[in-house]
Amino acid sequence: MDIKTEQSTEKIILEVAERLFLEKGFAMTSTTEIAKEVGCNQALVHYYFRTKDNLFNTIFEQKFKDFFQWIFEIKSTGELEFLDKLKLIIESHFDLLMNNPKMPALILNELSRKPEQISMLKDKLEAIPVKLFSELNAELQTAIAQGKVRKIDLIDLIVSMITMNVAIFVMMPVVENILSLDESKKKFMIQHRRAENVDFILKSLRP
Amino acid sequence: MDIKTEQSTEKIILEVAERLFLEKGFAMTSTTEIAKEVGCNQALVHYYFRTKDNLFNTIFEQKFKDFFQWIFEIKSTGELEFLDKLKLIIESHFDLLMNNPKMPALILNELSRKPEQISMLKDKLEAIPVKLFSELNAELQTAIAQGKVRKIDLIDLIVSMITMNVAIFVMMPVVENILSLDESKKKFMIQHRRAENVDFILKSLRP
DNA sequence: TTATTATTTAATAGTATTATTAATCGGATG
DNA sequence: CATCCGATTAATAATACTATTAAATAATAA
Repeated sequence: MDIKTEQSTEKIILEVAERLFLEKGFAMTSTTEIAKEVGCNQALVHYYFRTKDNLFNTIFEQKFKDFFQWIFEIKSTGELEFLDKLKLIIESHFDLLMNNPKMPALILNELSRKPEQISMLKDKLEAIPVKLFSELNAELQTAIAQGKVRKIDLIDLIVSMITMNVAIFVMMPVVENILSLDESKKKFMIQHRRAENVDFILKSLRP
Repeated sequence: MDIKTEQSTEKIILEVAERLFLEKGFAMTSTTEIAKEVGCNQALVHYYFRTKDNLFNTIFEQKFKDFFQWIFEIKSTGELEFLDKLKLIIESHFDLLMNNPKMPALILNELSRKPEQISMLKDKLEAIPVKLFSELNAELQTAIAQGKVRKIDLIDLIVSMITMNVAIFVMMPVVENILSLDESKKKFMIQHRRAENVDFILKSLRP
């Protein structure tokens, strides 16, 4: 038996469903199609997850949280200068996206078309800013006072960063097609953007 | 008779369909629903447009083109300095998006899930860069040579601009919900972003 | 008015989808 | 071996959707 065949059918369904939902979105992915790709009966998908909604939520609730909680990972950057720390933050955010390149589009789609699901995130989200935001903000204000950074609100800075990092991945499927990029060119372009985003943001912060 | 009732049924169908497609996407909008909102028989939608695909394409082919051809509108900026011209370009691009706030999401969705439609755009697109791109690039290089702008590739600059402008509108439905923004707060935030994007980009270009 | 054409509707074929149910299969346990 | 139970399937109900057709109605021209 194949090593990969060793997984339970339930796990395979989860994996296939995740891939298809990411590729084609919720509405365009049918449980029939999921079953076909898994190689099992369609009823089995419902046997394990009862409803399609359930299956979707099972997969993505955790992912959504992880995605919005990425900011918690920013610890142990210790005694770095604000700008060096910011560079790490931008890069780690970009890397998170790079490891889940299709998540932003899915989140933006599903959340804007099913606003119910947003409430689930709100709770998890409110906890984040208070602590870390104020810490980071203190560091930013210090850097500004020291003349190392131009005057800017932290929220604007964060929005700009998220904006630039997210956008490249949301736009990539279209850019990829229009410019007929192959896999290596695509990778190169993404790496280039990673550096360019850091550069662009840091340059914009010069006093 | 009402002034607005004066329009032909065909036009009403087009308007309703456009609104629904923008709100809910292609897959989640049914011809039945369109007909219901128009207040006519569902068969009538097919009478005028034969297929749902046809209806969608009729509405959006032109819009897609307009969207990508926005760059053509940048004429008559005459003898402005490069940075002033760039400011106008950023703002006009932002305004185009502001007038069609739901288009970016639709374009990104439909194009990434139906790559066939992209070929239609490719042709229209290839004509654009050659002429305007080289002109703009010449101006950028001059500005760099004069020490007014840091060294940067025009393509990176354009990508950064499109990125920042598009992203805010793509992300707005989610942000709006998470932060519970009302209409006026939303408008304020968008206007703020308009200024912030210009500022951010221009600041990043300082030598 | 009558004939002709355009618009609109009712009915329905055909298909796909979600979800449920009952039956079967195969392995574990006694 | 018998049986018990989770895993799986076949069959199908229920629904929704696209598209077509034929009939009805309204508008127009002759």
